[in-house]
Amino acid sequence: MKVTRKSDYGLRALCTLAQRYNQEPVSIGQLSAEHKIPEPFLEKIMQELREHGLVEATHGRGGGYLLKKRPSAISLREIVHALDGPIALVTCLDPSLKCAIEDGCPTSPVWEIVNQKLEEYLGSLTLSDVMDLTHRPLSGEGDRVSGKVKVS
Amino acid sequence: MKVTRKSDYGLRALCTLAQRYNQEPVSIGQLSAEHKIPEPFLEKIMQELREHGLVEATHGRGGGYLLKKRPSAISLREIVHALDGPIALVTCLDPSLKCAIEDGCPTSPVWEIVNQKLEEYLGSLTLSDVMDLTHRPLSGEGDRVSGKVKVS
DNA sequence: CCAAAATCCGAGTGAAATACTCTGATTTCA
DNA sequence: TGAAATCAGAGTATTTCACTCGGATTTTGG
Ligand code: FES
Ligand code: FES
Repeated sequence: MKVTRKSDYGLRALCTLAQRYNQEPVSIGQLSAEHKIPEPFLEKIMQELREHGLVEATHGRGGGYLLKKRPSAISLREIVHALDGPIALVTCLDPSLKCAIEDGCPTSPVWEIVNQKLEEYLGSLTLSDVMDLTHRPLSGEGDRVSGKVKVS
Repeated sequence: MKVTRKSDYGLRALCTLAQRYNQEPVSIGQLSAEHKIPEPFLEKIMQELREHGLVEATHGRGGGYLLKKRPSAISLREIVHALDGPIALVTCLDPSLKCAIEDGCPTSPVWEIVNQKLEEYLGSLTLSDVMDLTHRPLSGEGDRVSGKVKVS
Protein backbone atom coordinates (compact mmCIF):
# COMPACT_ATOMS: atom_id res chain seq x y z
CA MET A 1 0.00 0.00 0.00
CA LYS A 2 2.45 2.56 -1.21
CA VAL A 3 2.59 5.33 -3.70
CA THR A 4 5.69 5.06 -5.87
CA ARG A 5 8.58 7.45 -5.58
CA LYS A 6 7.72 8.69 -9.02
CA SER A 7 4.45 10.07 -7.71
CA ASP A 8 6.05 11.54 -4.64
CA TYR A 9 8.84 13.16 -6.63
CA GLY A 10 6.41 14.30 -9.26
CA LEU A 11 4.21 15.96 -6.68
CA ARG A 12 7.16 17.80 -5.17
CA ALA A 13 8.25 19.10 -8.53
CA LEU A 14 4.72 20.22 -9.31
CA CYS A 15 4.64 22.09 -6.02
CA THR A 16 7.46 24.36 -7.04
CA LEU A 17 5.90 24.79 -10.46
CA ALA A 18 2.75 25.82 -8.66
CA GLN A 19 4.63 28.46 -6.68
CA ARG A 20 6.08 29.85 -9.86
CA TYR A 21 2.78 29.72 -11.69
CA ASN A 22 2.69 32.32 -14.48
CA GLN A 23 6.40 33.00 -14.21
CA GLU A 24 9.46 31.77 -16.08
CA PRO A 25 9.78 28.07 -16.82
CA VAL A 26 11.77 25.95 -14.38
CA SER A 27 14.41 23.53 -15.59
CA ILE A 28 15.03 19.97 -14.48
CA GLY A 29 18.35 21.10 -13.08
CA GLN A 30 16.69 23.56 -10.72
CA LEU A 31 13.93 21.19 -9.73
CA SER A 32 16.20 18.26 -9.04
CA ALA A 33 18.56 20.45 -7.03
CA GLU A 34 15.78 21.90 -4.93
CA HIS A 35 14.29 18.54 -4.05
CA LYS A 36 17.38 16.31 -4.19
CA ILE A 37 15.92 14.15 -6.92
CA PRO A 38 18.29 12.36 -9.33
CA GLU A 39 18.25 14.43 -12.50
CA PRO A 40 17.73 11.77 -15.16
CA PHE A 41 14.95 10.22 -13.11
CA LEU A 42 13.13 13.49 -12.72
CA GLU A 43 13.53 14.04 -16.43
CA LYS A 44 11.50 10.92 -17.11
CA ILE A 45 8.91 11.95 -14.61
CA MET A 46 8.43 15.37 -16.13
CA GLN A 47 8.10 13.78 -19.55
CA GLU A 48 5.25 11.61 -18.35
CA LEU A 49 3.56 14.57 -16.73
CA ARG A 50 3.77 16.39 -20.02
CA GLU A 51 2.39 13.45 -21.97
CA HIS A 52 -0.57 13.54 -19.64
CA GLY A 53 -1.12 17.22 -20.17
CA LEU A 54 -0.36 18.41 -16.66
CA VAL A 55 2.68 20.37 -17.64
CA GLU A 56 4.21 21.90 -20.73
CA ALA A 57 7.84 22.19 -21.72
CA THR A 58 9.89 24.72 -23.63
CA HIS A 59 13.18 23.68 -25.22
CA GLY A 60 16.52 25.36 -25.40
CA ARG A 61 18.17 28.07 -23.38
CA GLY A 62 16.02 29.35 -20.55
CA GLY A 63 13.58 26.55 -21.17
CA GLY A 64 11.95 24.24 -18.67
CA TYR A 65 8.51 23.32 -17.42
CA LEU A 66 5.34 25.18 -16.60
CA LEU A 67 2.02 24.10 -15.18
CA LYS A 68 -0.61 23.82 -17.85
CA LYS A 69 -3.54 24.48 -15.51
CA ARG A 70 -3.96 26.51 -12.37
CA PRO A 71 -2.82 24.78 -9.19
CA SER A 72 -6.37 24.52 -7.90
CA ALA A 73 -7.34 22.60 -11.03
CA ILE A 74 -4.79 19.83 -10.65
CA SER A 75 -5.75 17.02 -8.28
CA LEU A 76 -3.56 14.45 -6.62
CA ARG A 77 -5.61 11.89 -8.47
CA GLU A 78 -4.48 13.20 -11.84
CA ILE A 79 -0.88 13.22 -10.75
CA VAL A 80 -0.93 9.70 -9.38
CA HIS A 81 -2.81 8.47 -12.43
CA ALA A 82 -0.26 10.03 -14.71
CA LEU A 83 2.71 8.49 -12.96
CA ASP A 84 1.49 5.25 -11.37
CA GLY A 85 -1.46 4.56 -13.62
CA PRO A 86 -5.01 4.14 -12.39
CA ILE A 87 -5.31 2.81 -8.88
CA ALA A 88 -5.98 -0.92 -8.68
CA LEU A 89 -5.74 -2.00 -5.08
CA VAL A 90 -5.80 -5.64 -6.14
CA THR A 91 -4.81 -7.06 -9.49
CA CYS A 92 -8.37 -8.19 -10.17
CA LEU A 93 -9.40 -4.55 -10.36
CA ASP A 94 -6.92 -3.78 -13.10
CA PRO A 95 -9.11 -3.03 -16.10
CA SER A 96 -6.56 -4.51 -18.50
CA LEU A 97 -6.46 -7.84 -16.69
CA LYS A 98 -10.12 -8.69 -16.22
CA CYS A 99 -10.34 -11.55 -13.74
CA ALA A 100 -11.94 -14.87 -14.56
CA ILE A 101 -13.56 -15.59 -11.21
CA GLU A 102 -15.29 -12.33 -10.47
CA ASP A 103 -18.73 -13.81 -9.79
CA GLY A 104 -19.05 -14.75 -6.19
CA CYS A 105 -15.57 -13.57 -5.42
CA PRO A 106 -15.76 -12.63 -1.77
CA THR A 107 -13.20 -9.88 -1.82
CA SER A 108 -13.53 -7.95 -5.05
CA PRO A 109 -16.63 -5.97 -4.01
CA VAL A 110 -14.90 -4.53 -0.96
CA TRP A 111 -11.71 -3.70 -2.71
CA GLU A 112 -13.72 -2.02 -5.41
CA ILE A 113 -15.38 0.17 -2.83
CA VAL A 114 -12.17 1.08 -1.07
CA ASN A 115 -10.56 1.73 -4.41
CA GLN A 116 -13.34 4.06 -5.38
CA LYS A 117 -13.18 5.90 -2.06
CA LEU A 118 -9.47 6.42 -2.45
CA GLU A 119 -9.81 7.81 -5.93
CA GLU A 120 -12.58 10.10 -4.78
CA TYR A 121 -10.49 11.42 -1.96
CA LEU A 122 -7.38 11.96 -4.05
CA GLY A 123 -9.58 13.68 -6.58
CA SER A 124 -10.71 16.14 -3.93
CA LEU A 125 -7.20 17.31 -3.06
CA THR A 126 -5.50 19.80 -5.34
CA LEU A 127 -2.05 21.28 -5.66
CA SER A 128 -3.31 24.39 -3.88
CA ASP A 129 -4.38 22.30 -0.93
CA VAL A 130 -0.95 20.72 -0.82
CA MET A 131 0.70 24.14 -0.79
CA ASP A 132 -1.57 25.40 1.94
CA LEU A 133 -0.72 22.44 4.11
CA THR A 134 3.00 22.81 3.62
CA HIS A 135 3.26 26.22 5.21
CA ARG A 136 0.77 25.53 7.96
CA PRO A 137 2.71 23.02 10.04
CA LEU A 138 -0.07 21.03 11.63
CA SER A 139 -0.97 23.47 14.36
CA GLY A 140 -1.89 22.08 17.73
CA GLU A 141 -1.41 18.42 16.90
CA GLY A 142 -5.18 17.89 16.77
CA ASP A 143 -6.65 15.67 14.11
CA ARG A 144 -5.32 17.23 10.98
CA VAL A 145 -7.76 15.29 8.91
CA SER A 146 -10.60 17.61 9.65
CA GLY A 147 -8.33 20.61 9.71
CA LYS A 148 -7.94 23.10 6.95
CA VAL A 149 -8.57 20.82 4.00
CA LYS A 150 -12.01 19.80 2.94
CA VAL A 151 -12.96 16.35 4.07
CA SER A 152 -15.65 14.21 2.58
CA MET B 1 -0.90 1.72 -4.68
CA LYS B 2 -1.67 -1.92 -4.20
CA VAL B 3 -2.53 -4.25 -1.43
CA THR B 4 -0.36 -7.36 -1.52
CA ARG B 5 -1.66 -10.75 -2.50
CA LYS B 6 -1.08 -11.85 1.05
CA SER B 7 -3.73 -9.44 2.24
CA ASP B 8 -6.14 -10.38 -0.49
CA TYR B 9 -5.68 -14.10 0.10
CA GLY B 10 -5.83 -13.61 3.83
CA LEU B 11 -9.10 -11.75 3.56
CA ARG B 12 -10.62 -14.50 1.44
CA ALA B 13 -9.62 -17.16 3.89
CA LEU B 14 -11.01 -15.13 6.77
CA CYS B 15 -14.28 -14.83 4.90
CA THR B 16 -14.86 -18.56 4.94
CA LEU B 17 -13.79 -18.70 8.56
CA ALA B 18 -16.40 -16.04 9.20
CA GLN B 19 -19.09 -18.14 7.57
CA ARG B 20 -18.14 -21.08 9.71
CA TYR B 21 -17.91 -19.01 12.86
CA ASN B 22 -18.57 -21.16 15.93
CA GLN B 23 -18.31 -24.37 13.95
CA GLU B 24 -15.53 -26.90 13.34
CA PRO B 25 -12.06 -25.60 12.50
CA VAL B 26 -11.16 -25.32 8.82
CA SER B 27 -7.86 -26.69 7.53
CA ILE B 28 -5.43 -25.08 5.15
CA GLY B 29 -6.23 -27.81 2.66
CA GLN B 30 -9.88 -26.85 2.56
CA LEU B 31 -9.21 -23.13 2.47
CA SER B 32 -6.63 -23.30 -0.28
CA ALA B 33 -8.83 -25.56 -2.36
CA GLU B 34 -11.85 -23.29 -2.01
CA HIS B 35 -9.98 -20.17 -3.02
CA LYS B 36 -7.33 -21.61 -5.30
CA ILE B 37 -4.51 -20.35 -3.14
CA PRO B 38 -1.17 -22.22 -3.16
CA GLU B 39 -1.18 -24.30 0.01
CA PRO B 40 2.23 -23.52 1.44
CA PHE B 41 1.70 -19.84 0.83
CA LEU B 42 -1.61 -19.81 2.61
CA GLU B 43 -0.01 -21.69 5.44
CA LYS B 44 2.37 -18.80 6.00
CA ILE B 45 -0.44 -16.33 5.82
CA MET B 46 -2.51 -18.13 8.42
CA GLN B 47 0.48 -18.27 10.69
CA GLU B 48 0.88 -14.54 10.57
CA LEU B 49 -2.80 -14.03 11.23
CA ARG B 50 -2.48 -16.24 14.27
CA GLU B 51 0.57 -14.38 15.53
CA HIS B 52 -1.50 -11.23 15.35
CA GLY B 53 -4.35 -12.76 17.28
CA LEU B 54 -6.98 -12.74 14.57
CA VAL B 55 -7.25 -16.47 14.36
CA GLU B 56 -6.47 -19.51 16.46
CA ALA B 57 -5.23 -22.91 15.37
CA THR B 58 -5.75 -26.46 16.61
CA HIS B 59 -3.19 -29.10 15.73
CA GLY B 60 -3.56 -32.66 14.60
CA ARG B 61 -6.42 -34.60 13.10
CA GLY B 62 -9.51 -32.52 12.51
CA GLY B 63 -7.54 -29.41 13.33
CA GLY B 64 -7.42 -26.13 11.49
CA TYR B 65 -8.23 -22.50 12.04
CA LEU B 66 -11.00 -20.57 13.76
CA LEU B 67 -11.74 -16.88 14.06
CA LYS B 68 -10.77 -15.57 17.45
CA LYS B 69 -13.31 -12.72 17.43
CA ARG B 70 -16.71 -12.27 15.91
CA PRO B 71 -16.71 -11.26 12.25
CA SER B 72 -18.11 -7.84 13.06
CA ALA B 73 -15.15 -7.21 15.35
CA ILE B 74 -12.45 -7.76 12.75
CA SER B 75 -11.69 -4.83 10.50
CA LEU B 76 -9.93 -4.76 7.17
CA ARG B 77 -7.42 -2.52 8.83
CA GLU B 78 -6.40 -5.21 11.29
CA ILE B 79 -6.05 -7.74 8.52
CA VAL B 80 -3.96 -5.52 6.31
CA HIS B 81 -1.83 -4.46 9.24
CA ALA B 82 -1.20 -8.05 10.17
CA LEU B 83 -0.12 -9.08 6.70
CA ASP B 84 1.33 -5.99 5.04
CA GLY B 85 2.31 -4.03 8.11
CA PRO B 86 1.07 -0.55 8.90
CA ILE B 87 0.19 1.56 5.93
CA ALA B 88 2.89 4.00 4.89
CA LEU B 89 1.91 5.58 1.60
CA VAL B 90 5.37 7.05 1.22
CA THR B 91 8.57 5.83 2.84
CA CYS B 92 8.90 9.02 4.86
CA LEU B 93 5.80 8.01 6.77
CA ASP B 94 7.27 4.72 7.86
CA PRO B 95 7.67 5.13 11.62
CA SER B 96 10.82 2.99 11.63
CA LEU B 97 12.58 5.16 9.06
CA LYS B 98 12.01 8.68 10.35
CA CYS B 99 12.92 11.09 7.58
CA ALA B 100 15.59 13.75 7.93
CA ILE B 101 13.96 16.52 5.91
CA GLU B 102 10.47 16.57 7.37
CA ASP B 103 10.40 20.28 8.14
CA GLY B 104 9.19 22.21 5.18
CA CYS B 105 8.75 19.06 3.14
CA PRO B 106 6.02 19.97 0.71
CA THR B 107 4.51 16.54 0.33
CA SER B 108 4.59 14.78 3.65
CA PRO B 109 1.62 16.66 5.17
CA VAL B 110 -0.69 15.58 2.39
CA TRP B 111 0.41 12.01 2.33
CA GLU B 112 -0.03 11.91 6.05
CA ILE B 113 -3.60 13.03 5.70
CA VAL B 114 -4.42 10.59 2.94
CA ASN B 115 -2.72 7.84 4.89
CA GLN B 116 -4.82 8.62 7.92
CA LYS B 117 -8.02 8.70 5.89
CA LEU B 118 -7.26 5.34 4.38
CA GLU B 119 -6.59 3.75 7.74
CA GLU B 120 -9.78 5.22 9.11
CA TYR B 121 -11.79 3.87 6.25
CA LEU B 122 -10.30 0.41 6.38
CA GLY B 123 -10.91 0.45 10.10
CA SER B 124 -14.58 1.07 9.50
CA LEU B 125 -15.08 -2.00 7.33
CA THR B 126 -15.44 -5.36 9.03
CA LEU B 127 -15.58 -8.97 7.93
CA SER B 128 -19.36 -8.85 8.29
CA ASP B 129 -19.51 -5.97 5.86
CA VAL B 130 -17.41 -7.92 3.41
CA MET B 131 -19.73 -10.89 3.65
CA ASP B 132 -22.81 -8.75 3.18
CA LEU B 133 -21.35 -7.24 0.04
CA THR B 134 -20.42 -10.58 -1.44
CA HIS B 135 -23.93 -11.89 -1.66
CA ARG B 136 -25.49 -8.62 -2.70
CA PRO B 137 -24.06 -8.22 -6.17
CA LEU B 138 -24.03 -4.45 -6.58
CA SER B 139 -27.71 -3.96 -7.29
CA GLY B 140 -28.67 -1.27 -9.73
CA GLU B 141 -25.19 -0.13 -10.61
CA GLY B 142 -25.67 3.06 -8.57
CA ASP B 143 -22.80 4.35 -6.52
CA ARG B 144 -22.02 1.40 -4.36
CA VAL B 145 -19.94 3.55 -2.13
CA SER B 146 -22.92 4.93 -0.33
CA GLY B 147 -24.82 1.69 -0.61
CA LYS B 148 -25.25 -0.81 2.12
CA VAL B 149 -21.99 -0.23 3.90
CA LYS B 150 -21.49 2.63 6.27
CA VAL B 151 -19.58 5.50 4.76
CA SER B 152 -17.68 8.12 6.69
C1' DC C 1 25.61 30.34 -37.92
C1' DC C 2 27.14 27.88 -34.15
C1' DA C 3 27.61 26.19 -29.65
C1' DA C 4 25.44 25.78 -25.33
C1' DA C 5 21.32 24.83 -22.83
C1' DA C 6 17.70 22.69 -22.42
C1' DT C 7 14.12 18.82 -23.45
C1' DC C 8 13.06 14.33 -25.98
C1' DC C 9 13.23 9.33 -26.63
C1' DG C 10 14.02 4.51 -26.09
C1' DA C 11 16.50 1.06 -24.18
C1' DG C 12 18.92 -0.89 -20.36
C1' DT C 13 20.48 -2.10 -15.49
C1' DG C 14 20.74 -3.14 -10.29
C1' DA C 15 18.52 -3.77 -6.29
C1' DA C 16 14.67 -4.66 -3.62
C1' DA C 17 10.09 -6.39 -2.74
C1' DT C 18 6.89 -9.82 -3.71
C1' DA C 19 5.11 -14.33 -4.27
C1' DC C 20 5.85 -18.49 -3.38
C1' DT C 21 8.54 -23.21 -2.08
C1' DC C 22 11.03 -26.68 0.65
C1' DT C 23 12.32 -29.40 4.50
C1' DG C 24 11.77 -31.01 8.71
C1' DA C 25 9.96 -30.65 13.44
C1' DT C 26 5.92 -30.74 16.56
C1' DT C 27 1.28 -31.56 18.18
C1' DT C 28 -3.02 -34.17 18.31
C1' DC C 29 -6.11 -37.81 18.03
C1' DA C 30 -8.35 -42.04 16.17
C1' DT D 1 1.57 -45.52 16.45
C1' DG D 2 0.86 -43.18 12.42
C1' DA D 3 -1.82 -40.06 9.72
C1' DA D 4 -3.35 -35.36 9.78
C1' DA D 5 -2.72 -31.25 10.79
C1' DT D 6 0.02 -26.89 12.21
C1' DC D 7 4.78 -24.68 13.20
C1' DA D 8 9.16 -22.72 12.01
C1' DG D 9 12.65 -20.86 9.30
C1' DA D 10 15.39 -20.78 5.41
C1' DG D 11 15.47 -20.55 0.46
C1' DT D 12 14.22 -19.30 -4.53
C1' DA D 13 12.01 -17.20 -8.60
C1' DT D 14 9.72 -13.46 -10.56
C1' DT D 15 8.32 -9.01 -10.94
C1' DT D 16 8.42 -4.26 -9.95
C1' DC D 17 10.81 -0.33 -8.82
C1' DA D 18 14.18 3.19 -9.02
C1' DC D 19 17.26 4.89 -11.65
C1' DT D 20 20.88 5.29 -15.68
C1' DC D 21 22.74 5.96 -20.38
C1' DG D 22 23.54 7.55 -25.03
C1' DG D 23 22.31 10.13 -28.42
C1' DA D 24 18.82 12.98 -31.12
C1' DT D 25 16.21 17.31 -31.30
C1' DT D 26 14.82 22.04 -30.41
C1' DT D 27 15.76 26.76 -29.09
C1' DT D 28 18.28 30.85 -28.16
C1' DG D 29 22.32 33.95 -27.17
C1' DG D 30 26.43 35.65 -28.98
S1 FES E 1 -10.35 -13.24 -7.84
FE1 FES E 1 -10.67 -11.85 -9.48
S2 FES E 1 -12.42 -10.81 -8.84
FE2 FES E 1 -11.88 -11.97 -7.09
S1 FES F 1 11.19 13.88 2.38
FE1 FES F 1 10.85 12.91 4.29
S2 FES F 1 9.20 14.04 5.07
FE2 FES F 1 9.36 14.75 3.03
